Amino acid sequence: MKLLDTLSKEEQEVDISKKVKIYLCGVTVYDESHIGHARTIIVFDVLRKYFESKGIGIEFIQNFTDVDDKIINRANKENKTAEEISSKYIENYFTDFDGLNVKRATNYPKATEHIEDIIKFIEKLIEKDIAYTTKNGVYFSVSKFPEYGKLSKKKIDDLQSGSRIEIDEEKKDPLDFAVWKLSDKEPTWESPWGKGRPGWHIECSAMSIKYLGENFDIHGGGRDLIFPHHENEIAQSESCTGIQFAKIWMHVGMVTIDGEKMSKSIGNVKSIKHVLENWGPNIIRLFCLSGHYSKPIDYSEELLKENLTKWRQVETCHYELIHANNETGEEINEFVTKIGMEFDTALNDDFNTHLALSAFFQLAKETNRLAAEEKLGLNNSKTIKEELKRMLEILGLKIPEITDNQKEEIDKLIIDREKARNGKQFEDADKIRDKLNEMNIELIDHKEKTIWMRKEMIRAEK
RNA sequence: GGUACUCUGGCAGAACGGUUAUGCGUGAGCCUGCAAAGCUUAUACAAGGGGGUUCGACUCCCUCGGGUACCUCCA
Repeated sequence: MKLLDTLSKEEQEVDISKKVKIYLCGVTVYDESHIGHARTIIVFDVLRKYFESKGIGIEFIQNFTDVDDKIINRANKENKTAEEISSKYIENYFTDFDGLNVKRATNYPKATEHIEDIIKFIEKLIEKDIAYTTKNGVYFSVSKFPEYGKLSKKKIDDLQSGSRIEIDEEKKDPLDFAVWKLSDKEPTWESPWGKGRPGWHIECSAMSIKYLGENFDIHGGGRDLIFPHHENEIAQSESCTGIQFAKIWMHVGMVTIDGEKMSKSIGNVKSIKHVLENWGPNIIRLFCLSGHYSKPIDYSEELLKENLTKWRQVETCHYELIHANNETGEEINEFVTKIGMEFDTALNDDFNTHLALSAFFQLAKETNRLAAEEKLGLNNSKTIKEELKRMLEILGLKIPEITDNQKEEIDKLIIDREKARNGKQFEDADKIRDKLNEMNIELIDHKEKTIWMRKEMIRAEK
């Protein structure tokens, strides 16, 4: 698989000869997660599921930033401790992302649980004379890392002249950033430089290296993290270890609303909770994967609705396959193989989920075509089912299960309806159909038989 | 101001130096007791403007312009 690397601006082959090691910058836990977080994390969820479907081992680390001014501010405002705030929103995070059918990462390291590692890291930087102490804390000296700016393609001079960073007389250079902030306000930890807390960027350097080694495969996050966060991570890590940090930098585009980035100040943030309640996980995942990961995607009800239409086709396909019982069907192996290859080829080429989805929908469409023409049989439906299942798993989509009891009840009602229809008691037949509809069961009348499908309940549809 | 990304049909959105996918939408039809779902089929003078390279450009180069993001925290 090739991925476009933000740093080299070239496509780089992912080394799959051994475990693929991925570090994703997660969220700062001071508030509810929103659809923008969802997109980034869903992209990486599909990436890891794709690797795993190929039998490739992965090590997937996603951090929680649980020390940060925003957390502290919120804690003060609500008269709580920072820890109470962060643990509340970590819990909230898992509710949201379990709901989105995101597989749990190998590990979710927290900054507060890695203070030791962070301190050791800073000590190394000081030893190497790359960081220095002031009365406010420990700072990374940007001038000691000549390649500073290589990820975000910024020139140090430009940054200095256009700097909007508040002036701190203690710093040697306005661009220098804190790796340790001295402070008395809780939460604080003891350090060789005094009581305080780590800066933001240092945790990701320390934790990614701890769990994945000094040189690992993929480092990801939202595009907005390129500068300064990832730039600073590179500076810290590479000046500390002396070797290349991440092999590939993969950045996911923003979710916008009416063309604008979501932000608290504009007040256009869509929380996952809210979107999930209205649209469910499948539609959101389809939406998040509908464009190339590196590009922005605009959130709108219309697009969600479009994905709902597509999802209904997949549901239909799924139930047609379940109910397929013709003796023989049309030969389909070649088509399924071709579609499967298109799906994989798309993902292998810079993770083009949009093209992969096209293949996926084509498979559903072809299945529905066969069903419409009564050409879906036991043999070909099995082939399609296997491929569909593979794709559904990679994409993290799930058709809701139905219990055997419910199935029995449905079958019984369908038989009753058939009797009524045969006797031309259409009013009775329609009553039964309405009753099934209320159970979210939709009937599909074929020439020879009537089958049922269970539609996922989508609130926004009503 | 600097840097990055971006500008494709009503909408969404790919690939590719030489036939401009695909999906949604829309029209018509099939199926149906009627529906629904699904299918079939039709539908788009589509590439921000202007130059250039080329036998040929949406795809490469130049230039002008629009948009967004980042330059402070941000997925």
